[in-house]
Amino acid sequence: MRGAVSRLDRDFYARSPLEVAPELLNKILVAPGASGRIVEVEAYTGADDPASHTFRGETPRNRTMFGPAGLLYVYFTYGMHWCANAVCGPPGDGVAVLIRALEALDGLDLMRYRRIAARRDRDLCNGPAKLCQALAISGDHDGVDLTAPEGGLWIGHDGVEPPTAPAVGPRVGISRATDRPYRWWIPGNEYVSRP
DNA sequence: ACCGGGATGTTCT
DNA sequence: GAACATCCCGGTG
Repeated sequence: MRGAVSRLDRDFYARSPLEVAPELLNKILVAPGASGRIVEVEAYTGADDPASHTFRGETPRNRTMFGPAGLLYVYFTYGMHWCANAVCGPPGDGVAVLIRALEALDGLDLMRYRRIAARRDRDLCNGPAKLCQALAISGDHDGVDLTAPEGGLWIGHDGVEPPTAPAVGPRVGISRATDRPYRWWIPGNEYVSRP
């Protein structure tokens, strides 16, 4: 058992994603029946970021990213995968942090059932689409308020601080702005999507 | 371990 | 038509 986990408030998210992203490391993503510790994230900075979904302005798909900080932006990609982001900054900026990997904490049996392709437990949540499958996050959750007191999907902290010296590097799986060091992960962690 | 290709459908040019 | 913030499987070494 662990100590109490308290929910992050809107002020936490309402900053630049470049600040929020490394601070999300070691926080806990909680869903009904399953949770995991965040070990890898990426920032997407909006109008100045050609890799950001919001680079060319608002569309029906990216509408949530222009909403208040603390919303969950969930998008569908490659015809079969969902990925989840925490919206950051002031409304209208269109900035967010992609959650790329978790260390599974609770609900391991449920995650194994949902992630039948995972041969080892370390494969349950070591990718942005894998963790959504493990936690049953889909388009139904786009726009969910992570800070809502009664919400079933939220991010909390249990007293474990973010690493003082997180690993930093270029983002994964993009073809533009590939040089920006907007990916952060926990050094040496075995649950990251790529070492 | 590493690499290559297929899956699968929405979004935007 | 092409691209896509991905994943899985089967090949080879």
